[in-house]
Amino acid sequence: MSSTDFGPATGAARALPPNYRTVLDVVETAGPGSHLTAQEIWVRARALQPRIGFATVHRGLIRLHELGSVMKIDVPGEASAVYEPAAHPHAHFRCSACGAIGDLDYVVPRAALRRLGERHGIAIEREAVTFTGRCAACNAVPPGTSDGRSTPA
Amino acid sequence: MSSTDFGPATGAARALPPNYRTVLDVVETAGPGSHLTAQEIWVRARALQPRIGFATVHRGLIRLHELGSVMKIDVPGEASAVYEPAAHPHAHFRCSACGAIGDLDYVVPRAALRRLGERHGIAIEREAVTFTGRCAACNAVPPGTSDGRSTPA
DNA sequence: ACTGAGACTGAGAACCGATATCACTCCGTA
DNA sequence: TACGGAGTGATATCGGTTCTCAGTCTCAGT
Repeated sequence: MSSTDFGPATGAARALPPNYRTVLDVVETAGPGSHLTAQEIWVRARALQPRIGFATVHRGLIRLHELGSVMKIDVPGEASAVYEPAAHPHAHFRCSACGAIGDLDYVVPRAALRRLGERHGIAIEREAVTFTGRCAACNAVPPGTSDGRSTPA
Repeated sequence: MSSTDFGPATGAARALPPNYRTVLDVVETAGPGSHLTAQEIWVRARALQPRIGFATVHRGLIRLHELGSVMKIDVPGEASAVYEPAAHPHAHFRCSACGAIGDLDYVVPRAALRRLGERHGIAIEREAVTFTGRCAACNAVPPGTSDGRSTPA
C-alpha cells in the first residue's frame, strides 16, 4: 500500500497530485497518535509548499480520506475534526480538562458488530469510539489547582 | 422534583428557570430515540413559549447537559449536535445513505474500561460509540437506485 | 414596600470551521 | 497547436455555535 505505486490502468486510480502528496507527507510525518486539525496541517504544508492554499489542503484531506490514507476523527467536544495517518482501528480519548487527545487500543468486538447488524438489519461499515475523562497528567492535579490547563493542545 | 420546589438553601442547586424547563419538556416529550438538533428543539419550544429565543434554548441545553438531564450527541458526519433525554448509555448508528440516526444497545464492557484506565493512567468518565453504515431501508435498495434519500431525517 | 445583586432572557452580532465557487494554470492527448 | 480535464489558490458563502448587551425578573435583606 505504498502511495507511490500509481495505477496507470484505464481510468483506475490516478496518481496523487503533488499538493495532495504534500498533505499526505505532513500527516504521515506527524505520525500515528498525532491529531492535527486541517489548519495545523495547512501551516505545516506551507513549510513545504509556501503557496499551497487552505482549500487545496482541505480537498487533499477529503481525497486522502476517501483513499483510506488518512483517518478523519470527529472528537466530541472538539471544535474541528482532526486527522491522523491510517492505521489499524482504535479508539480515542479526550481529556476534558486539558483537551489532549490520545489513542487507545480498543475496538468493538466483531461478534458484537455482527450481532448488532443482524438484530437491526443494518450493515455496519465503520465505528467511532471516543472516551472522555481526565488524562494522567490532569488526574494527578486536584481538580481546582491551576486546572492543568497549561497544555491545551 | 416538580419545578415549583425551590432550593432555598444557601447557594445550593437553584430551581430550573422556566424556559429551561420548557426545553427539558420538549426533549423529554420527544422521548428516547428522538435525536433533535438545537434548531428543532427551538421550533418545538416556541409552540409552548412563542417568545423564547434560540439563545435561551441553546443555553438551556448546555445547562441541562451539565445537570445530566439531556444527552448531547456529536454524530460524525452530521453538521450539528443532536440531543435526547438522558437514559442508560447506548451507542448510535448513522446511515451514510439517508442520514437517519438510531440507537443501538451497545456499551463498552466495564472490564475493558477498567483495563484501559489502568494501562494509561486515565479516568474515563464517558464514552461515545457511533457506528456508520447503511440502515435496513437503504440496505434493501441497490446503492444507485434513487439513493434512498427520501427520508433524510 | 424598597433596594441592590445577581440570574434569566431575547435579539442580534460575531466567530469559526467547512464547503462551494470561479478563474486560472498545468499537462497529456488528439 | 488546440482541446479538455484535473489541479490550484483566493475568496465567498454557509450553517452552527457562542458571545454581547441591554432589559427584565426574582429573591434576600432591609
